[in-house]
Amino acid sequence: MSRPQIVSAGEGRAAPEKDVESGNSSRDRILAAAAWLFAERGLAAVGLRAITAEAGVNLAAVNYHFGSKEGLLEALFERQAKPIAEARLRLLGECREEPGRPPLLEQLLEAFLLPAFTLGVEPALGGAAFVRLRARLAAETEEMARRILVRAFDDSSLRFLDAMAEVLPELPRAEVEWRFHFLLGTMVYTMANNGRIQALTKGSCDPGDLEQALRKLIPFLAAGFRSAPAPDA
Amino acid sequence: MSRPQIVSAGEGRAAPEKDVESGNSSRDRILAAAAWLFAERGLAAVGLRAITAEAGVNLAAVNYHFGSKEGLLEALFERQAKPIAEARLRLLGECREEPGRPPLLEQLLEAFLLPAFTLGVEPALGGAAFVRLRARLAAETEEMARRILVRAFDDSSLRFLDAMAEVLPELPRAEVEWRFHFLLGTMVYTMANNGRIQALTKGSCDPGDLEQALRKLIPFLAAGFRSAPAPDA
DNA sequence: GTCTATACAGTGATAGAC
DNA sequence: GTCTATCACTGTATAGAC
Repeated sequence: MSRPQIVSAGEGRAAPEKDVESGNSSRDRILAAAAWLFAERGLAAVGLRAITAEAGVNLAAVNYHFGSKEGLLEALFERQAKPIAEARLRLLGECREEPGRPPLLEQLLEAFLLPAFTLGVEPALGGAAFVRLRARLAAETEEMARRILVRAFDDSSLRFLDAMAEVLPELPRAEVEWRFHFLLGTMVYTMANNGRIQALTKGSCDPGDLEQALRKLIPFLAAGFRSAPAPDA
Repeated sequence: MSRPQIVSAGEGRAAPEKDVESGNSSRDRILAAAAWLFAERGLAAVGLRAITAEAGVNLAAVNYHFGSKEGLLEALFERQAKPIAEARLRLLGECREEPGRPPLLEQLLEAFLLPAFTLGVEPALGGAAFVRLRARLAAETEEMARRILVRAFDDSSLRFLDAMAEVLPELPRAEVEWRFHFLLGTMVYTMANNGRIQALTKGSCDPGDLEQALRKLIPFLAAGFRSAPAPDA
C-alpha cells in the first residue's frame, strides 16, 4: 500500500493557504494521518502519539483542535460520511418507475446501500477501515457514538424511510420502520465483515466482496419489505 | 445441577468444596465481579483495578488466572454463551412439521433467535450488558473476538445452517449461507440496540423490546429466505 | 490563535519475593 | 498461588512560547 500524499505540492491553484479539502494546516494533517493509520493498523491499536508523530505535530495539538481523541474520531467520521450521505440523496433523486428498470423498492434499496458499500472503501476516505469504524460505532451504546451517527446519517436515512413508506402504502408506518432497522442491521453487519460467515462456510461466502453482497442483499431485503405485516400485538 | 460427590480420601486439606457454579475461589469471584461491573457500568469504563477490588483479590490475580483482560473477557463470554447455544440446540430438536404449528422455517428462525433474545438479558448471566457485549464483539475484526465467537457459537450455528438448507432445498447452499449471514446481521444489530432507530422514529420503534422485535423479525426473515435466489454472477 | 514542552493520573502487564 | 512493586504506555491538562 502506498502512502497518501499528505501535503499537496504547489499545483496551479493560487490560493495555497487553507485548502479545505486537503489542506496542510496541522488540523488537516492530523486528520489525514489518523485516517491513514486507522486504515493501516486498525482503530484501537493507534494511539495519539503515533498520529501526532505521523502528522509531524505535537501531541497536544490533537486536544487543542479536537478536544479529545473522541473528538478527532468524530471529525474524521463526519468528513468521511458526508460523501456517502450526499451520494445517497443524489441516487434517491434518480429513482423512478420506468419500464426496463427494477421495481422502485429495489431501486431505493440500491440507492441506499451502494454508496455505503462503494464510497466506504475508497482509499482516499480511509479505506476499508472506515467501513469497520462505522460498524463499530453502530455496535456502540454510548452517547457519543449515537450522536456521531445521527449527525452524519439521520437526515438522509429519514428521507429513505419516507420514500419506502410511500412505495409500500399497504404497510403501517411502524412496520416500515422495523424493516428499515433490519435493513441497517444487514448493511452494518456485512460491512463489519467480522469473518464469522467465512469461518462458518469455509470461505465459500465472503461478505468482503461487497459487490456480490449487494447482489444477494437487495432481493433478500426486498422480499422482507414486501411480506405481509406481522400482527402488532 | 449436581456435582460429583467424590472427594479424595485422606487428603491434607479438609473438604476443599469448590462449587463450580458459584464458587468462592478467586477465579470465580473475579468472574462474578466482572460480570456485575460490566453490566452495571459498561465495558470500557471498567478497569482491572475495579474488578479486583470488587472481587476482593489482588490486581495480579486477573493476569494469573486469565492471562490478560482479554482472557477474562473470553472466559466470561464463554460462560454466558453456553446456555444460549444449548437452548438453541434443544429447541432445534423440537422443531417439526405438524398441523397447527408455524411452517418449519419460522420454527427454525424462532429456535435460533429466541435463546439469544431471552437468555441474553437474564440478570444472572450479566444482563443486558452481555447482549451488547456480543454485538460489540460481532463488530470486531480482530482475531481474538473472532475466536471467541467461533468457539462459543459455531457448532450450533452450523447445525441451523444445515437445517435451513434442508428446509429450502430449491436454494443453492451458497444462497442459504448469505441469507444466514443477513439473519445474523439483523439479530446482532437488534441486540446492540444502539438507539439509532429510536432517534430516527422518535421512539415509535424500540428494538429494546426484544419480544416485539422477535415478532417483527421472524416474518421479515422468513420472506427473505423464501425469495427466489439471486443470479450468481 | 496556534503550537510546544512537560507533567499527571490512569491503564494493563510482569518479574520476583514470600 | 498470591502479593508487592514497578514498568511502559495511554489520553488528558496546563503553562507558556511564538
